[in-house]
Amino acid sequence: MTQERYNPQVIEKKWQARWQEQHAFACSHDSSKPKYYVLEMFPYPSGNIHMGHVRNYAIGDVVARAKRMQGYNVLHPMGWDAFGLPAENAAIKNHTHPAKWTYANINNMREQLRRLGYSYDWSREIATCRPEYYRWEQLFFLRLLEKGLVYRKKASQNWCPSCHTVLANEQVIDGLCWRCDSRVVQKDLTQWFLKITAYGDELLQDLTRLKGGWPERVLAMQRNWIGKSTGASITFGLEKKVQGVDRLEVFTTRPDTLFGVTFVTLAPEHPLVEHLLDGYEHADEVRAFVERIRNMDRIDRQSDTLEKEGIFTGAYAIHPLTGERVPLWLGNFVLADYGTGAVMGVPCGDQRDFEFARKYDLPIRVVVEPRGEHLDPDRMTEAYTGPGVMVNSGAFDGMDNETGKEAITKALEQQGRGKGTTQFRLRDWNISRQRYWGTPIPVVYCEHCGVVPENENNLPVLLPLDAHVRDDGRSPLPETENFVACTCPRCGQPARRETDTMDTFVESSWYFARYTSPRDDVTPFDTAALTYWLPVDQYIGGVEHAILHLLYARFFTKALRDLGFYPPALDEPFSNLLTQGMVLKDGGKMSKSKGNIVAPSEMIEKYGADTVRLFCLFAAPPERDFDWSDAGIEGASRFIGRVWRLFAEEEAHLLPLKACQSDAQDATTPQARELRRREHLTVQKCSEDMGNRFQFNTAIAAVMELVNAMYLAREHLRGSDGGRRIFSSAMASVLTLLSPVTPHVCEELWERLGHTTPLAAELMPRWDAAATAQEMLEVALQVNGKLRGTTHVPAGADKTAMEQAALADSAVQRHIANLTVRKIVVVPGKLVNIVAN
RNA sequence: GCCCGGAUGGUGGAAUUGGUAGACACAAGGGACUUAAAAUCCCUGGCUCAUUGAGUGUGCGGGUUCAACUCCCGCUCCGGGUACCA
Repeated sequence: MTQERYNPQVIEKKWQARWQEQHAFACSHDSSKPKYYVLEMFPYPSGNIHMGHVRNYAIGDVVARAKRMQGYNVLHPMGWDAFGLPAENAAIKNHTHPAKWTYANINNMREQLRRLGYSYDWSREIATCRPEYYRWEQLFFLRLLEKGLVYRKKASQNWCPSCHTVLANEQVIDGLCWRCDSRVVQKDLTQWFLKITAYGDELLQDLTRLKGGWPERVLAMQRNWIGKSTGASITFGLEKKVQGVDRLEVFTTRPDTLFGVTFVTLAPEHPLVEHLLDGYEHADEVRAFVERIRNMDRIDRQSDTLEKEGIFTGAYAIHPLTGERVPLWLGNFVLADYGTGAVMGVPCGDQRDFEFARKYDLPIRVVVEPRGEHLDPDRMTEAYTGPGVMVNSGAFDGMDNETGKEAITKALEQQGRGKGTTQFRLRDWNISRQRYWGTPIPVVYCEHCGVVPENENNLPVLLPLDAHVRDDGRSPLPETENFVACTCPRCGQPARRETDTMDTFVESSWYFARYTSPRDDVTPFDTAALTYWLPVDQYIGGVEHAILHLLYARFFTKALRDLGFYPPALDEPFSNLLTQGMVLKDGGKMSKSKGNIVAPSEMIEKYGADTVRLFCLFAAPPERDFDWSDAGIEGASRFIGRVWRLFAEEEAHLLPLKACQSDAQDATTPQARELRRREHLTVQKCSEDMGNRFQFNTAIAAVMELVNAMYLAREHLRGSDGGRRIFSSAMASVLTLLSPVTPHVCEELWERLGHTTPLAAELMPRWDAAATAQEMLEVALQVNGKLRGTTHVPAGADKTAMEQAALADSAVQRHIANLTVRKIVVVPGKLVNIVAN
């Protein structure tokens, strides 16, 4: 028995070359088959694929291959999220150009992905930094602008001093830049915004439609982030009219407590503040207060340890229902950019207001009491925020406070002093970036015409590749004269181009749609292709994008739908989302500083791509983190070797069967029947686990069991034609079931088995329920719920037969010897529980 | 604080609808092969006591049930999200 050792390097290169030559995984529109679009979040071309990518893409590849084998027409594309700041930083460091660096990285990483054997349709590859791609983004920008979904505004912005650019709210994590962890500061700038808030309600609403398809925690995170509150905006009058203004709006979620208002608090930044101070004797003190709070760091100001501080403005508001005078205060805890920047102070029903009132000796008036209790304002130690009955509220006394919310809102509406309204925590998306390596924003500034959108016919506005990267890290665009100098599309006079580029999250908000017609140079999307392929059936990526990318992409989808680029029925881009866990080392993140990075290339060199893929999928279920272990990958390697040896050692007896091709007549011995049963059971389990449940670890475990059984049965089965058929069929099943996970070695052995068509083109075998049936079933025997033994009964045994088998068992008899049997519970084919006392 | 997860052997993890807890793998121990080792193949294994066997066991405390890792109530710890958002 001569046999060559398993040599993954040779086998894998052979099959990768073949797949590449034959464009093996290219797909096209085919309405005769059900479509399946599986997509993994595309990588930033940082230079090298890391283990997180390997795992993410291994999961996606098994899904893609398994779905193909289930008869679907599968779209499985790959591309590059190629704009972004690291290219600029690398360019400075290595004295190169961001474009050169990026394209070199793409070439390198493409080879690394090929070396892993992923079944991508490479003919659809895209890179977002190519004008053929970003030209459409510029078109979207212009159309969004036309529709009023893009606007320009000056406001205080998150500024990362290290990246020299602004950041959107979603990109500031705990006060730090999401990319470089620098402390973010505030800066007043005029920026371009996408009106994501216009879709706040829909983004929230449609989360319910994603239930089941998306992980609950991602839905919860988005719900939190959108942060919708329902309440009322209420108009207080001003005692003294200032600058022609005689009213003040507040937002509250508790209109039922309106009668408990004993003061009103404004944000120090509130536009009315300066006017209110006019003529007030202590105005300078108040101004000093405002100045002090304004100068505070935003992070410090929002920390929960910040002490509540306020100051009286000397002015009064008029209560909308009682007409009472209510003092106007400023408070350091009132946010200028949420709601109206002003809140009504209700000490009895809001903990902050309670503390504020106690600190500054403001009156407390109880307006909601728990049913059956009486609250004494002087003795309260905290606000009462629970449900209850309304008191001290005029005509509303005695009302349930929930009913009161609506009743008071209605009363305010009738008097024109308020209305029911909602507020969102979500803010508009600042997409301006003071960076070079990004999509140019297609507008110009003209001395005569102002801000003018570029003419659509002039697109793309090309990012100049001859710009010189600056050593100080700032964008070179403003000083790249051949870019900045332009003519006004409206009046034809000389004008200046916008030098900010777009947030790179804009590119990733629509790339999945571009894959459906990636080379179309007439329209961004071919309608037929788009309608056929979208939405993405299965999206796979890291949970770190739960809010960022996934929220932006959902919003962009709705916006492009409303612009007519997407079909009207396409509301959500990703029907199902799988968030894979991280690959850890020694219980923590892999990082350069810890020096614990496991390089995929080294692992592939040592064990081969199949082993690396197998280990990534076997070590843990996909959504869980897993710790990379050297012993673990050894085990994966050993298993492939075990399959290889089993094949090689039995090769002389193997017949070129396909999976599940032996028939019942071949099974002339109990061992043969048992192996055939195992084979069919394994097919059943894998179809479920791999194709539907995405539990690859258990699917692989099932194949391991089959292989173990084959080792034990092989000698016996060698002896007969039937036995050889049973064994060969089982071998074919092993290769077929494993092929989505370890495609190279499976194709190789498949070919050696005598097949001339690739395994990847096979359909998953169907298991035969008859083959999985057993003649004798093992039955658990319990006495009072405790396992006392097992016995065997014929498959069709009825309850009486099972009862009798149980009572006949010696262990059972021993345990019921001195007891009276009260009841016997029988689960057919499973268990008998004898209740006795 | 609020919202989502999670907790099972020495380790990673199984248990799909309430029905034999610990599949599969790693690490460990034993055996076979070998001059020897590696590799490979086979076997053992939750814990405690014991001879067959018994007790006990899925973070903790209760409950429902003939039967609970699974369902219900009350906690603890860990992870993630979010937070003076009115």
